[in-house]
Amino acid sequence: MNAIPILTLKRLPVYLDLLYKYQRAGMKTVSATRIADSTDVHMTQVRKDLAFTGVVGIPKVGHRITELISAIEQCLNWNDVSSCFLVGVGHLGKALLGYSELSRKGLRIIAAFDLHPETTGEYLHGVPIYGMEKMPNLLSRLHVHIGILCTPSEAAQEVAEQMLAGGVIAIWNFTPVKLDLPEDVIIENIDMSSSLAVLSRRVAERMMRKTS
Amino acid sequence: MNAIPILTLKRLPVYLDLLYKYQRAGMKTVSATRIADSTDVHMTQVRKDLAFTGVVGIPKVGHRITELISAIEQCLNWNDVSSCFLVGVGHLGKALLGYSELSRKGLRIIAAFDLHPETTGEYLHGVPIYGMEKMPNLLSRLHVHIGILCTPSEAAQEVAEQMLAGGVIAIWNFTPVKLDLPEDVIIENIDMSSSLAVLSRRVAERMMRKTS
DNA sequence: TAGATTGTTAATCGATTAACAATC
DNA sequence: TAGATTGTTAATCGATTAACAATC
Repeated sequence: MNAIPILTLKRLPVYLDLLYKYQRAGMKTVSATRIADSTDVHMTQVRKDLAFTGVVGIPKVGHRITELISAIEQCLNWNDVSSCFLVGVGHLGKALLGYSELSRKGLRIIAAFDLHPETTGEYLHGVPIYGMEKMPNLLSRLHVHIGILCTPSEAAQEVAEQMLAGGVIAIWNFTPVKLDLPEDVIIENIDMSSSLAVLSRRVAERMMRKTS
Repeated sequence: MNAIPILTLKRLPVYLDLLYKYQRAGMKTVSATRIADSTDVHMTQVRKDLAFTGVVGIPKVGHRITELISAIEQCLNWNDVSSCFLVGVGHLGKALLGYSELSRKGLRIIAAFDLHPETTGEYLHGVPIYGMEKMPNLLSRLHVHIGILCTPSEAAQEVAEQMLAGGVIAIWNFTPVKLDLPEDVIIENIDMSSSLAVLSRRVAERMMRKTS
């Protein structure tokens, strides 16, 4: 399992979505050029990215779509599904529980926890919701090591630490908090602020140019 | 208004959060070294990033925190608040409507639209929710040119086009759809799939290493 | 066969890190 | 003053793009 550049990893799901679309449209093969045209990624870049997945294409024809799809899925380990759990069943948490695509991306949420579950013992989108006090016990029993963090900011650090205590090795962090955890913990942040920063600046630049 | 590298822009909000924290703790000045230590960004990188904001520090002392904060806010145009609107009041949309930090980041949602508002004419977190049919009219009347897109995937492209027709210049896209729009439209995607790709791969690599 | 496409090697570009002089 | 810190210039690193040979 060789190292793949992070920026390549981030582009792979973009290609994947496109490939599913092509497949639905009945296409059998596709060229790197074609993928490049539809994704704003340079043709050569697409080739390099695909090379990382290990696929080999057919000169003059392109790549077999089914082959590409399974190569990318394998690369991302999206072909077999990992169990995970979610903490913080507010609006964002509920949105994620209802996000059915997740299972097509290798993640199945098998339990959710909340400090004050509206309906304890209930199910939401087929996922059981428990009170926080059940977490330590259940985590060790279920052997899940991926946690999704959707709590309010105030609780984020503490809950993250509880996750670790329960044996978690990776946290998908939807809070704006920079978690302070041992460096062997895998953390991926969904960072709205960074994205908004880029948006705001671009808008401001556009306005500037107009008025000047 | 000079160009700032995108990666610098994305780091600025991280520094900003930290600076607020220092300010609340009563500190007056801070060194780039200190910021670097708390953010996993290299010391020199922090210096360069701060230089882009135009602040000048004091040798042996560091940077005045209030000065840094307002320099960064100005850079991101987060000091004056832009109006925006939101389309798609599902769980994710509701989460954003309730995300009060937004106004501290230069964005105020002044209206929301949904195909089937549960409670039409109602307010959620102080924001009025309208039916989609009201959008064209209201957009031109309110002169908002930033739209937040939280619809289901199927509707994303069409709603985005309606946004443009209503005079929008920037779209903050929370759907996984790659919007196909004129290239002068400013688009920022919150891309969960890319983030999940990195997480999945890292977890898979970790597992590999353990079993081998 | 000729043209389109692949995959690789080399060149460019941009971002990060290192080195160091300037200074309160 | 000496030490800590700034800000800048040079060196490195990694990612993107260009060029081109190989091939169905």
